[in-house]
Amino acid sequence: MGAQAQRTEEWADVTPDAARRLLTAAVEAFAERGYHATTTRDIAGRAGMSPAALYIHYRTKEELLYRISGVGHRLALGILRQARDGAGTPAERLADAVRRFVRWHAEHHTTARVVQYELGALGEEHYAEIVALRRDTDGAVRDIIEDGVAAGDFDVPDVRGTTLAVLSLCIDVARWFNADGKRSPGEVGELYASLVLRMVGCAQER
Amino acid sequence: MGAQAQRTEEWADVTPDAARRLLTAAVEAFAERGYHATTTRDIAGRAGMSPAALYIHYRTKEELLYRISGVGHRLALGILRQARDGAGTPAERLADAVRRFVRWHAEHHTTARVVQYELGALGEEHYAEIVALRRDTDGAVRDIIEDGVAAGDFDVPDVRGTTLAVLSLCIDVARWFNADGKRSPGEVGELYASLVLRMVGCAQER
DNA sequence: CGCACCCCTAAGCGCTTGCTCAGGCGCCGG
DNA sequence: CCGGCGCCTGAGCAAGCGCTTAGGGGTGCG
Repeated sequence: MGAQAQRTEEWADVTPDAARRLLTAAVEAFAERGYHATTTRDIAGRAGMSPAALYIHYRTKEELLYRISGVGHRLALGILRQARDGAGTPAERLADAVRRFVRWHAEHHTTARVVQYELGALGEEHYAEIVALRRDTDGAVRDIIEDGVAAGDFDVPDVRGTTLAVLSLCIDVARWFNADGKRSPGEVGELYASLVLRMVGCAQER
Repeated sequence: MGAQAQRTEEWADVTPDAARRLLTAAVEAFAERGYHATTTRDIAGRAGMSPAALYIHYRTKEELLYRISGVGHRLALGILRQARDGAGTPAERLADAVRRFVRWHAEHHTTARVVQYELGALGEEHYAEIVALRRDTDGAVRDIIEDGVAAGDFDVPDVRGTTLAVLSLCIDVARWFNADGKRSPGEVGELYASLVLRMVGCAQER
């Protein structure tokens, strides 16, 4: 599946078509140059429209970022919650969470880069809303680790610190991952799952 | 030591005084808002000067970023090389490297944030120069891990991938670290050193 | 004392930015 | 065939951007 097909799938429920094209154009541009270095003319140009067309579908440039950030954060949170609430031992659920979370960050590294590294450009209220989602994200991972500690499967002296480190490790994949590189998203996910299991001192390490 | 004293110490060899004040003002502003969202008027204002004063000491706004990036990267590289070339077992040297690298990223998280997350705003030539420094940084960490594998102290199936993950983990400290938080830079360094030792499957894990 | 030098400012230039607005094209039901 | 409406464009506005220029004041050397 090419990047183009991936992107239209990812934002399939955004209508009308022009609004979606603008949104995916914004994701591309924000990921490449950063929010502040991207002009509304650039976004409109990538979507094949005039600059004014943007404002028929979105009130401001910041709203574009907010929409992208919201969808991305809810998606990421969904992945982690699904893994947390799944079946299996804590180790299996943690590995599953990391595998899928990392895989998403690698596969959709354009979107993920915007989601994870451009939230500082959000307006105050929007920022607060997104930060709340991020707290939930942290909570989901912490839940799994606490389960493992309670079951005696993990050896984690500092649960909060380790949770932070695990999430930080996974998120940063969006920064360095290169689609042209040697590693596939699946491979990175696998490697990271094993690394994280080691970080939590998992006894029966796979 | 306050943030102010820290900053003047960090850039002690920048002269004249006005040039240093502008540089530290730029570090603050870039770290807070990002390079592209920072105006030359803001930088000059923080340094207590008029906008024009900036151009007596630096040719462009980008040169400020380049200078900051260069100093920061050379400093970070120095920390890792010193640890690599030090005495002790590979495990001790790796722990030392992580401890000090992370501690620097936490203590100087303002500078580190600019160094690690704003390099995309550099001009083409300057960018290439900085990327070379980053390759060396990667090499220093890889050297230590390879030593540990060769000595049979580490169990690392994927050396390049693990090196990348270790560096990524440490670098990302600059993004989330908060000086007002509960954790001190030293504590984070200690925690991360132990996590990294686990990641490389170190046998006599402290 | 005079003058050259360094460091600085006030003013502003040319350009780009986010965003607006009046109007036009095409598809729709009647 | 017509009229309304959803979607889009060309032109452009006010504000802010990076950066330049002409000139002033303090300091130290001859």
